[in-house]
Amino acid sequence: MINCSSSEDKIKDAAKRVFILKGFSGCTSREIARESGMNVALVNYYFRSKDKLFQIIFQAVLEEFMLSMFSVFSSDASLKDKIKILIEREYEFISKNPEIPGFIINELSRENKESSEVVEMLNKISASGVMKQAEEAQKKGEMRKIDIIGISLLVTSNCQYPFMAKSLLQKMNGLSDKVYLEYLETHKKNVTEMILTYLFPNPIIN
Amino acid sequence: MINCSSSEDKIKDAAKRVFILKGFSGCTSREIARESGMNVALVNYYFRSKDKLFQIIFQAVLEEFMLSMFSVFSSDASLKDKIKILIEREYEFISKNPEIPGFIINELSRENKESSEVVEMLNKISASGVMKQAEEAQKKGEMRKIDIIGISLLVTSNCQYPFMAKSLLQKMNGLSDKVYLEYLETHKKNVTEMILTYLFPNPIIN
DNA sequence: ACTTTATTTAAACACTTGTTTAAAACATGC
DNA sequence: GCATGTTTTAAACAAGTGTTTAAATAAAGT
Repeated sequence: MINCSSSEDKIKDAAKRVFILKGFSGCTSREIARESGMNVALVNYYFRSKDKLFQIIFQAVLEEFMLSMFSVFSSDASLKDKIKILIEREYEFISKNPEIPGFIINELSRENKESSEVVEMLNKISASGVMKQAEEAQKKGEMRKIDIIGISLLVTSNCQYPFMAKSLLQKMNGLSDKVYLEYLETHKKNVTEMILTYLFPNPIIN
Repeated sequence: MINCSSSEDKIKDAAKRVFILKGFSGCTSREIARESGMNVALVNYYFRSKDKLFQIIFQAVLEEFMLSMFSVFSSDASLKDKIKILIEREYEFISKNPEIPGFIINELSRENKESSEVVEMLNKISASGVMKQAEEAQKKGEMRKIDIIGISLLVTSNCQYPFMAKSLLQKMNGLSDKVYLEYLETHKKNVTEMILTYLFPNPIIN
């Protein structure tokens, strides 16, 4: 497998891998250089500092993460379908990138980092009209009274946590990687049914 | 406020605070020394190394965390009540120690750390008889078919994640600390109802 | 060809890291 | 008093940190 991308991209790719896996303070510039096949000076030649490089990676990962999560809101599906798809998307994305949620949450709380991506996301969500859609569904008595924050909190909690706590749960129950990930697939079915029947009870409870 | 505990305890207390807040690789021995009012050499005088000190802290925090979570299992309450109390306990503990779940999960996956506490916990849980209690409840058609791992995964996901993702959620929605924590209290009610009506549906679905 | 610019390298820089040393201060028992 | 063992300190150590330097190489422009 030949890597024929530019030196800058090689460093960026390696940095993404290493930062996500070990966090900013858990790795060194030299480790990133080694991982990318370059040397230390090149890292700073292209990115000026470990810190600047990290900011670039972090913003990119954050955007990828948020977009994957919430792009479903701007479709024209029904609210119930949107939530069903959202759970599906979440599980799919995190299955491929299991360390990203923890990475973002950790680094975001490391110091009070200003991140334009995060605030922009809220705007995109409210611009998608999903909040009005929720209000209408509630007025019609189709959905339980709960705001969009609560809904996404329910979804992300039940989708992200099982992957984040993999190490803990695995050790507690003595499960192999394979078995644990299989288990999470059946857990997904439980989560989906639980959330949907809670949000859209029949008959409505409110 | 006078701190009249021994030097060893002062260091241990400071180490606990600093490690939980910043993680093993996010802090230095000198920071722990400063935080405890001692100097660097004393840290190693009492604990031989940063690593040994960390192991001591980590095991203690882990035990505190697991015990608080699962001691409820060995009571003689009904299964439904146990789960209700478990959620209550979780929220209470994490409200007081919001960084502990993330700390444990992060450090446990930093490298494949062997931790006797974690495996011992499983034994305690199965010794409590809660698993048989669950089986019986399922046979009687009182509870949905789901194993104890799935149940605790549901509970911990919905209790721990909202605190772990505080930084992210706060920034996304522009909420102050006070408002966010208030929000989590109403979220707790949702979570409790959601989990209980899912696990104990009426009529039973299985 | 030559000049200029961009890329890459090895080496060094100043500083921080975990850890150790050796001496000082303190306590306790006689 | 002195001797003994414990606790505390400042200073040092080697190794590792992020970063810079200055020279070497490659690329591009004319």
